[in-house]
Amino acid sequence: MKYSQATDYALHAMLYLVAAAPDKPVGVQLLAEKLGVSQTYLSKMMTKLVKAGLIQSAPGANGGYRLRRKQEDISFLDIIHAIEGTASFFECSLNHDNECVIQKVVLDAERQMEQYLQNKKISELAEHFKGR
Amino acid sequence: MKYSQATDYALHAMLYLVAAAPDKPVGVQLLAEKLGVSQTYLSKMMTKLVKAGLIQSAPGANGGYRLRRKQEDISFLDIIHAIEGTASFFECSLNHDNECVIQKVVLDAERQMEQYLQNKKISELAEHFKGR
DNA sequence: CCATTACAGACTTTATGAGTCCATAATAAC
DNA sequence: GTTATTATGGACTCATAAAGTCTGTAATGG
Ligand code: SF4
Ligand code: SF4
Repeated sequence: MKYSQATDYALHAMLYLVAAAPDKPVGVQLLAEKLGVSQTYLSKMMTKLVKAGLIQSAPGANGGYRLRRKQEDISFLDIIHAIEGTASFFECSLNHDNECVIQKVVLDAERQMEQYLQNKKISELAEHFKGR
Repeated sequence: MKYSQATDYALHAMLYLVAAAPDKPVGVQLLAEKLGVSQTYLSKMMTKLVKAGLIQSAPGANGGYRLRRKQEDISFLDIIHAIEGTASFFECSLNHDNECVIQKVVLDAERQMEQYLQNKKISELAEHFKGR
């Protein structure tokens, strides 16, 4: 039970975009170098973030990525869902059609966590990457 | 990001033990049949539960498993930890020795979830398996 | 002694994450 | 228009862990 490394990269990339100048798009080349990961691999995650509507992409010279929404409107949960998908942590193997109480407990627990992550906006950590 | 199927089996097995008569141990053979999984595989999870101190095992004729603690002292988190281990969901790939704020956010979120699971005792679901 | 049960380790199979490679498309600069 | 620069897409390989099997050993009650 672990978040994929892709999520790690995506979170860091997003925080880097927050710290970057809002008008100048930043390309995957620079990001990959900062995070220590290959361009082509990171590119896949960036594309997922684009499809999730969190960032905006522009091809061509001086292209790259920039935030689409305001910092305070992007939560950790948004990013995690964009990469990991929105499937739940648990599904009963033997599906009795009754109310699955075990599943319900785990899902409620998950909801606790997601609520926390949804309230945590990346704007709170805007300063983090300023010096790195 | 999903709990392993082993956790699913363990949770169901524990709930079955709660519903069973407290004096008669129940063997892995019966449990495996109820859950629709092979005996040898389920056996591994049961052993983990024993090592975690949640249940007690007895070999030989009329042997099997029974709860070690009281129902209200066994939480969902106990069972999950016994199977999945206690490692956290997230670890930063680039380990700056500073305070890892990203990691801190995810870990705090995880703590929200674990708190919920710790307060959820299996005694609350004691009736669930009575008729199955 | 014997049947019955749990325990342990080696092993195979399967699924998924992690990562590479290369071809294509779109855009800006010249 | 041509070219350099960027993102996007799919097919592919590789590594790792989950899922499950097989077989043997140990302990206990009858
Ligand atoms: S949670 Fe209960 S109802 Fe759902 S599959 Fe498990 S035993 Fe059946
Ligand atoms: S969370 Fe911050 S300090 Fe920790 S590894 Fe990521 S960038 Fe570095």
